[in-house]
Amino acid sequence: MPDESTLQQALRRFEAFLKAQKLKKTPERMAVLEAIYAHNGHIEAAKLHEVLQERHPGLSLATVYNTLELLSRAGLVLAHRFDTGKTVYEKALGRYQHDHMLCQDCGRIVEFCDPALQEIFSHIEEAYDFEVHHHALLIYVRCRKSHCPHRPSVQSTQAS
Amino acid sequence: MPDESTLQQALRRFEAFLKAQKLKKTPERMAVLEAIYAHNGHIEAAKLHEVLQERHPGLSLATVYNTLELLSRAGLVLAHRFDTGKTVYEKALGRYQHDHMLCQDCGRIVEFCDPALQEIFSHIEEAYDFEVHHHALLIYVRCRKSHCPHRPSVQSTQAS
DNA sequence: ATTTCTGCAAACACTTTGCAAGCTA
DNA sequence: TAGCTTGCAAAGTGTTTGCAGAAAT
Repeated sequence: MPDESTLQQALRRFEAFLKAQKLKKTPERMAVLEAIYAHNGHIEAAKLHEVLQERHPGLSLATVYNTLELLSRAGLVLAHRFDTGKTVYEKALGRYQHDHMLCQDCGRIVEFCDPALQEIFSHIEEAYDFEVHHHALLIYVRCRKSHCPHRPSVQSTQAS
Repeated sequence: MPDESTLQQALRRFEAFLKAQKLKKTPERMAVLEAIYAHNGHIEAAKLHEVLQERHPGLSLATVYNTLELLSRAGLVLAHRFDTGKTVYEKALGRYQHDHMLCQDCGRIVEFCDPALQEIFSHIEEAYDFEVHHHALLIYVRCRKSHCPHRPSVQSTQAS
């Protein structure tokens, strides 16, 4: 599944969502969706806003937030609020289901996936008669043992 | 293990931590520690500050935050930042290891424990050669199937 | 034509910070 | 005594909100 079609799929879904909610399809909203889907990994609202200025100068930060909220409700974007106070977003389609490890030594965020989690969810659904909607698992780790791929020092707010 | 000794243990550990870090043992810091350990469940900084006014009038919010940071570093307090923007804290000692389910329908936060998580951590430590320090697992659920103990409607910021 | 959106800027809520006075070691 | 801490209040941060003009249906 190439990245191209993932965006198409997201666009279609978003349009359907807007129509179903009697909301309007605006260039700004579509631009935000495209911008997130063009970005791999996490991105925060301010950065997204900055990136959007290139092709859509004037698009406001308020609209970015507004749209992220809609996209989140539409299930097209995931929001994470690690420990920084900032919320980061990422596309929800075209990504394998994953969670995050936060390296306490170098600040690096590493994704991982463990199928055992699904079993935990199944277990919970039965034990509590709840319906598991989504989740967020953060594992705080230390890489000092050896080879954290992004050693201490630098670690800027990653360029593009 | 009665609750009483848990506080004692925490106090000892905190004193040791302060000494080790060449920090000072102050009445304010001890008061904050006691206040958290006297509270069961989550509590936010403002509420903790409010509670502390009873026995320690004048103790400032800044000191509460300052101390929570120290306690967190000392491993005596856990901080969670669910989705509300507010950070909530809870004592780390004298509690079984647990995670949280957040009911999307009624806002209730339910604790649970699943030993399978430990296996995931072991797996990760081996696979990545990381040292797992701590974690936070949030599962967003819906209770509409039936008996969420705290139905919709009310749901105030729980009294004491 | 109606209703929703947008951009702007002010408002917000929580947390952090700077500084002088006070307390710990 | 020397240096960390405290309380206060002001400053920050990221996010939300109110409103008038602009755009979508």
